Amino acid sequence: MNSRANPNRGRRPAPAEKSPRAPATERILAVLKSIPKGKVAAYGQVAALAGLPNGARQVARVLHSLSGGEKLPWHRVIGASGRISLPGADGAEQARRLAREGVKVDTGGRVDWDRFRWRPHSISAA
DNA sequence: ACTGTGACTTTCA
DNA sequence: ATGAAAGCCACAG
Repeated sequence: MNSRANPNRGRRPAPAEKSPRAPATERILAVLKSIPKGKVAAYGQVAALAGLPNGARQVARVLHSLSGGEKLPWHRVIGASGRISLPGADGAEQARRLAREGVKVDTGGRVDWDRFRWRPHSISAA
């Protein structure tokens, strides 16, 4: 019963619904939500936990796209240098939110990793 | 399919 | 310390 021209040849059954977000993006968001309050994580760290060992930029891009979804603790993500990477007024707001959670942000947006770095069990940090 | 984007990260000077 | 350049990867148009 198989006709010679099989339309579904090799093609995976496309998802019934269009993806609201790409899979990698979903993982990034999942990790983002997993960041405990009062802690901060680097883009590269979040990316690594999301399955993208070098996807720091993807995290940044996703976050930028989400800009407005205040449901997510986007303000808990900072640069690897322990510095807030978000320029402009949004960066000031990020520092404000962190301070409200107990994270001391130095003038210029520096954060003490040793005190506020998020350490998930999956990654034994030094 | 190709190109551009991006709140990064690391390294070299 | 400061700055520039390259490397990086996934998504959107």
